[in-house]
Amino acid sequence: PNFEITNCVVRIILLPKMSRKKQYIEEDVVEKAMHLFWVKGYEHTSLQMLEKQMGINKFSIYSSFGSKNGLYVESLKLYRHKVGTLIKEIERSNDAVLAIKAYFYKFLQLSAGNGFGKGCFITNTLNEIDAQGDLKIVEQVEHFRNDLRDVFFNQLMLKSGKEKKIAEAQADYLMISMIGLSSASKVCINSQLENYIENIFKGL
Amino acid sequence: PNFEITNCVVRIILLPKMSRKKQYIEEDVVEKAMHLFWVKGYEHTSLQMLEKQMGINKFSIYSSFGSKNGLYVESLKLYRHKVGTLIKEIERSNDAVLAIKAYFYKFLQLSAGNGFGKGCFITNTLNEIDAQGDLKIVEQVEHFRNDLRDVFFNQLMLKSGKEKKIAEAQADYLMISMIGLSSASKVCINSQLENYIENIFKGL
DNA sequence: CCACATTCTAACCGCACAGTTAGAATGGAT
DNA sequence: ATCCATTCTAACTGTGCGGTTAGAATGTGG
Repeated sequence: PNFEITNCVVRIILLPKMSRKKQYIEEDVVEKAMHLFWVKGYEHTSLQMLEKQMGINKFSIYSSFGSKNGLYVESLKLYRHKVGTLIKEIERSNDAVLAIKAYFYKFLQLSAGNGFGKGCFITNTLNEIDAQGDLKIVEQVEHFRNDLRDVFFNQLMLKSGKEKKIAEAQADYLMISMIGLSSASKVCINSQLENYIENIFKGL
Repeated sequence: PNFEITNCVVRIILLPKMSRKKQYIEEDVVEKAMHLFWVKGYEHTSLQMLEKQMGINKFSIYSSFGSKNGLYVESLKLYRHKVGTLIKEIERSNDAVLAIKAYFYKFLQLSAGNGFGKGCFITNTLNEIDAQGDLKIVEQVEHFRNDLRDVFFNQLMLKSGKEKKIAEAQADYLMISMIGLSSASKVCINSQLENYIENIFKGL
């Protein structure tokens, strides 16, 4: 005969039957992956490089992050988290323009590497992945850009008391300038970059 | 016995024994390749796509340009030549700042595509190829950047009569802003870009 | 000491890519 | 009409990639 099951609640309890210990900490290896992706970009970072840099092998990468894409998304999240700290500092200041300018300078330190800078990891992603790229990645990039512009906008409104229209335009302008600074930091020397920042803020 | 040949001049005259005609014009197919590289970048443009877009096959590409790299370099040269026309217009104007601003706006038209912009082909290259990339390619990018900054500098000196130090700093600033505009044009809407340009020139 | 869930190792797979090549097609020169 | 240098076609090669998997190593709970 036929069975009919209705309103059946199944409780599956995963018993932690611990066995072999994981020999790495996920946050730890993500950080290493992030630096590699940051410097070399997505395409130019092969799984071989990741294995070497992260100190674990393909299997572990895939069991922890599902795919190269998944690892990249985690790297982006970590980067956003790290930069979030810098952005928070803007909100603690009373002079919006000054605080944002300080943020631009702090970014230069973050980007600095051996020789030329690494740029902003998010902007690098923006430049490498086209708009119809992986959805999760595009999402992270959009989040970052919107967050940044919103912080600029709010601070320009609240702290500097600018008119809404003006604050919106300037926030947009500054957000795009940040993209410019990121790209430039990878090919320009420090004096050029500082000069660039100074000129950005001359009109505000 | 042994022969010894000294001071022997050999003249080899290549007789044009024409046979089958080439069924494409190289300048023509380079233009098509350029547009593909421009939109998709180097890595994301496969030889299959190039064959299709250019209307010729791998063999012809390789016999005309030697390699994918070679074709890319020719594409860069063609782009530089095309943009060179716009840059020349700056030199014909009497108001340096106004002319440069007009160049920024003209660039937006050049970049415009279906939906978001294609950016500047040179800047796209800059963002994709790292500094230790193919030498010929890096060379083309450097040439373009230097040419552009030099034109800005000369015009700011000659036409606007700015002091050398000032003109140098502003030329650098504008060149980097151009990089920013290029990156931004790929992800921002037109009103944002126009607002960006207006703000760039506010401080000058 | 044993059972066994979990992690790690290393070999493997299919695929797309840049680049190559043998041979057919072409068309000017004689 | 024939020759033959040149171009074109299409099938091929080798390589490195992302991703998979069988089986060995490991260590906790009993």
